[in-house]
Amino acid sequence: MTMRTPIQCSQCSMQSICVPAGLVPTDVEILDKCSREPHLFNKRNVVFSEGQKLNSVFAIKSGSVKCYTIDSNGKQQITSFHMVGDIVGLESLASGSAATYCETMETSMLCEIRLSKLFAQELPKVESNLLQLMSRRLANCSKHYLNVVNTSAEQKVVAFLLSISTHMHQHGLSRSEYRLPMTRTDIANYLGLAVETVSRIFTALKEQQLINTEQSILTINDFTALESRVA
Amino acid sequence: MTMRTPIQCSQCSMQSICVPAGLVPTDVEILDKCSREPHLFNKRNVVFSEGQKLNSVFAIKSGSVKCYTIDSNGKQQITSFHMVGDIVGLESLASGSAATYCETMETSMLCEIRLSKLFAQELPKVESNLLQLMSRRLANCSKHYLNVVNTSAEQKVVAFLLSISTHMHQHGLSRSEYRLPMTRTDIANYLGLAVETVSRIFTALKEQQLINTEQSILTINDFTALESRVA
DNA sequence: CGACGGATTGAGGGGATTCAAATGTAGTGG
DNA sequence: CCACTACATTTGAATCCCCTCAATCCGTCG
Repeated sequence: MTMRTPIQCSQCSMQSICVPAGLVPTDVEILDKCSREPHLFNKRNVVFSEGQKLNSVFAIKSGSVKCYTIDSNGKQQITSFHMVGDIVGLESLASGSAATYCETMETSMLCEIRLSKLFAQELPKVESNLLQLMSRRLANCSKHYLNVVNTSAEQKVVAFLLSISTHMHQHGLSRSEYRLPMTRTDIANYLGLAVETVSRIFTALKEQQLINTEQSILTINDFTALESRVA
Repeated sequence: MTMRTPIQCSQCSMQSICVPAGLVPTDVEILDKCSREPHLFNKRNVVFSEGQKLNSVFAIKSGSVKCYTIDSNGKQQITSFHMVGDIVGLESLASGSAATYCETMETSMLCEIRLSKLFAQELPKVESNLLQLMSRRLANCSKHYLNVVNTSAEQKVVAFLLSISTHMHQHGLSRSEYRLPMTRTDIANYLGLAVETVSRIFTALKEQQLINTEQSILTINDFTALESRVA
């Protein structure tokens, strides 16, 4: 974990979608005092562990993380992936302790926002921003649930690839070509499939010219065809 | 939909777990002005429809509801069940429009809390209560996700029954004997299984003396045995 | 009583998993 | 820099769990 020159909220590229959204400049200054400068995490670094005291959320400025729990048999179950522009840790706010592990999947820059300090400032706009973020996450959560329940393995994988594409597009990146930071094993775990099944589906989609993969770079060739598969 | 004598938040049995939790009496009075008196809904009544303008949440004082979406093929997919003590509609807060349909599964009494009016009052405690509620729901959401992904059909059903048991217990009701307000078809839909599979699992569990069903009344005979199945 | 929807049970087929092995890729240390 | 190792990915074959289809049973309500 390396230190970097502090970047303040007031100069941050995520300002419009993060906690400070809609705040007046003077309030952003207060927020600055409550957030730590962004930290650079190496690949496979643990950001926080399940059960640990946690009164912060983390904004992903670059890179990506996976959140997972470990069940009584020691098996890891991934509950969510988060990429650039996401806020991590919202589900831990109620209990004050982390509901999952959070681990970087690549070199990533995260910005910690200490909520306990923030709430003490009584900025109503901040709380309503958090409500917005959380409500949106709830909606996403059930959307993902719909993908996983009651659909074939192919539909799950296609819906997964399209949802990342949408996320990338919403953050100004290419929706037809992006890097998949997670392994096939992680994807399989997340979707409740066997690795082999995921791999077979990738090759099948490639044979049909719908997608292409080169290393971890994924290219989507035919959106309409893919979208028709998840309908 | 029938009217009843108004019950104010200040006299409500759900006070401690609902939006007014922790408010001072004078604030509860303000809240009272923002909520409508509880309404009695008949079985299979639609509380709200997907896409409709919605700036309220609903507290379930009695009865139960199911939330579902309808996909492009017209197929209903249940996203959540809610029973006594739950707050419904949190995921719609961000967009201002309902993310799902909400329908009663039995005669139910719901209390509408109009958030738009509430937020105008600037009661910081109310917003932080909502944050708590929503964060807890997020945690529940991923817990349910864990049940559905990567487990056998039996594990899904057992985990489902146990989660309802826990909910009942948390609300002062018996954890070993309760009424299942939803049909087997609904359970199957929710868990992503075929009705027949759910039915077969119920009979198998009965044959092993782990549970009993009489009409819609479910009795749990052996918690430890059931819990060992989901581990 | 008859009709209807919900629940149960049986038989058969198919999609996904498991097991097994080969290939490809990345990371390490000599 | 390359051999070596560990891990990720891919592919094949066999099995199994769950789904689909179909028929029957049960409880409720008109």
